[in-house]
Amino acid sequence: MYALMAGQEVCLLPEGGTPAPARLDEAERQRPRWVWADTRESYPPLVAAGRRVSRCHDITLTESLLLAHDGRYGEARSAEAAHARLHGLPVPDDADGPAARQDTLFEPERLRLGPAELAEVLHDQLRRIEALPEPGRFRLLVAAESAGALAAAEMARDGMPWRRDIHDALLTGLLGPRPVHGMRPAKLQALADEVTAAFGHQVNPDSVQQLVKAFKGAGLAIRSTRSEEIRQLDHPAVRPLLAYKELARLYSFHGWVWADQWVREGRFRPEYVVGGVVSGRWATSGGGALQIPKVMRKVVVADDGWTLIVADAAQLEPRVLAAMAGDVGLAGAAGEIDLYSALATSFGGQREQAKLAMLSAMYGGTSGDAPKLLAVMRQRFPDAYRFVEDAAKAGEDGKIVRSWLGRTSPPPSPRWRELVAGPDGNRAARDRGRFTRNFVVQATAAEWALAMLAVLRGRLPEPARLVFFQHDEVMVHCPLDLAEPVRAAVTAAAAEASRLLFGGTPVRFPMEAVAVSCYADAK
DNA sequence: AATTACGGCGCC
DNA sequence: AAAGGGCGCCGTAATT
Repeated sequence: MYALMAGQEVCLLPEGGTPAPARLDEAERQRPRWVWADTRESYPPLVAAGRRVSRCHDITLTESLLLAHDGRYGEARSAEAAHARLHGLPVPDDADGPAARQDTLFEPERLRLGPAELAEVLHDQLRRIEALPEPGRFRLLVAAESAGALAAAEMARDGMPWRRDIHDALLTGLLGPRPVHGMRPAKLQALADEVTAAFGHQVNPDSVQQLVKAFKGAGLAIRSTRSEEIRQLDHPAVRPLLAYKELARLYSFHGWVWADQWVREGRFRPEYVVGGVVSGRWATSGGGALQIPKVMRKVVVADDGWTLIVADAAQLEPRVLAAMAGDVGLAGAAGEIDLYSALATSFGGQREQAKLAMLSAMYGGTSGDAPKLLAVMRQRFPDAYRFVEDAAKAGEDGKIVRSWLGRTSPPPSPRWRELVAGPDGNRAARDRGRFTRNFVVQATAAEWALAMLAVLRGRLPEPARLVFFQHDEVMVHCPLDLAEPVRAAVTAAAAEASRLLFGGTPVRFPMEAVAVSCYADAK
């Protein structure tokens, strides 16, 4: 049973029938799959009112996946656009595109689809999905993507526990007391002064130009001011400069100003963007939730009487590669908890060598020992090797590639085609090859994680809450006495995701969940 | 004054 | 000769 939400209107949509008006409560009792143009618009008000729904079909996210599968990149993906295309009408720009934001004052009110039109678009999408070569997989992708949108809205509401008092103490300890606006914190200023003293003249450590010039004046030519390069130098400014860089980033990215903006009522509430990365990983539109530095983890503390269940999938990407490629040898190693240790004997007994070989295969690495290790991989794990090589070759040839469930890479840009035809053509081709090589693995890993999240969300006992999701890691906040059931739910969700994507693969996807009161204790 | 591009670095 | 994928966000510098 589908239930439609078009603006304020709610309708029930029986299989093959037409939408009939209904009340929200009445519709929800049928446990329907909710259909709406955009979860980001329709769901937050429900969540704010204390409601949750179990599943949905997000028209916009689905349209985006379908267009991409068709090799159509950059076309408007809103429900209104999908409806317009269906009827050969002029297609409106996406409302959230940067171009559409200009002149909003004079733009006409955004066209909204009514229930009948929304149903039309839904049926069109379902029909297009059935026409795909792997409709079952794509249906799973659409369901997982839509469930992700629900989870993202809920997490934005629930938020990750964030102790401002601990945060403030951490910042004060590292930087000195919070400064008045426009000033550097005391310890940061002291380091900047040390840098200046070391050069014998005023140097702003935030300025790349000034640093390059200052080091040049000291007889040290540098190509960049990256920490790794600065670290190699023999100069009294090096120590305070490196310390400055580290603390300055903490201050500006996750300092007091950031907390004022993003932490309220003891919760950090980031804005996730589902499908924000072409590979299907989530992005964030503010708050930098996916870049929280590890030193900040001690600030994330469960409420009294509650606990944090933290879990991440171990070595997800090589396992996904093993499962996708159907590589028997690699799948054997991926049947172990530590995949890299299991591979070590194949790579001269060194775990690190095995890890580097796998990463090089998935990222297209070629430096250092990579060529040698890749040659070993080609021999020992030919199916996995060929799988990523084929993806790279497709990218170099300007073709699109797809994830396991059918998420599709963007086609090359016209600019890329120009470059490939030009003098640096090989370079451009190889760059894209690395992208498509990585895409097939990263996108499928994202699918596994999304499926796991969707299953876990459905299995959490009340009042446990998902509070964080980062590529291959989840965090649940729950009362202490639910720690075991939640841990079990995580394990079960990982197993179910593996089954949903890969059926009876011998590859294991270990996902161990630990109960901690503080995030910093999770690893 | 406001916007855009770049270097750098945090996370996976 | 060497060449690793994906992001977001800051401050500075360049551009309008």
